[in-house]
Amino acid sequence: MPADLRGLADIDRLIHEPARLALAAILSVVESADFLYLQRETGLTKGNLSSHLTKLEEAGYVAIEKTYRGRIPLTLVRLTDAGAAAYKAYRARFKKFLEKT
Amino acid sequence: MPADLRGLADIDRLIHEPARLALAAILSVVESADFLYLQRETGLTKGNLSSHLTKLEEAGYVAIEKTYRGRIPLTLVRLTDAGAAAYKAYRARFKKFLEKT
DNA sequence: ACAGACTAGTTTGTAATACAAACCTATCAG
DNA sequence: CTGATAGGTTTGTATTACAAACTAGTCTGT
Repeated sequence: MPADLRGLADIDRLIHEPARLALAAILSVVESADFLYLQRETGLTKGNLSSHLTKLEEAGYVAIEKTYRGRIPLTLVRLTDAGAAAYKAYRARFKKFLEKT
Repeated sequence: MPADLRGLADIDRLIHEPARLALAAILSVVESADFLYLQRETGLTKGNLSSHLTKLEEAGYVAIEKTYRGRIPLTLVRLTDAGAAAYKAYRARFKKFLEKT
């Protein structure tokens, strides 16, 4: 009966993970961000940030562009349309849960 | 700077897990519930419900009382004060995140 | 009374995580 | 040319969440 609870079961786990939720939240407002900026904002280690980004990329939620700033590598990340939609859906779902319970 | 994002990192994972979040939500409004009721409401299998409840019990978030209804066993679950507080804190934290972003 | 099905759970097995630590590869400073 | 630093990736490990198998007891039909 409580569809709001049942709905929790199939929530998007990729976004539900706190580290990636933080990433999505940042990326949803900045158009594009580089690796180190994301690291500073989230407090993640490079290793974990890398693997979370890879996971988001594999899901098609972010696009990763490897380029250079002068001669040093620069990794730019931006949310794809699919990623933005998933993030929005996640928020809506969770918001509903918080309201209804 | 975004304390709301940084705060996500140390959110209570025990409650964050969707299955257990659903359990907490139910238990926060019913005083006490039996095993099968919880299973129906959450849609979890018995096995998974059992292990999630054990985890919540080990954390001190729920109290589990094994009794009988007639001759057949009946497991009653209720939220402890600590569990209720943790659930409340989780909600507050998440609500803040949703508002701020 | 006893074979089989059902109730109410727990234990076990397994695949997917998330995090940390080690490891690259290149650039820059002394 | 030696060491430190930047910018990441790969590897290792311990924890998980779920599903499937198992247990223990009760009920039903014959």
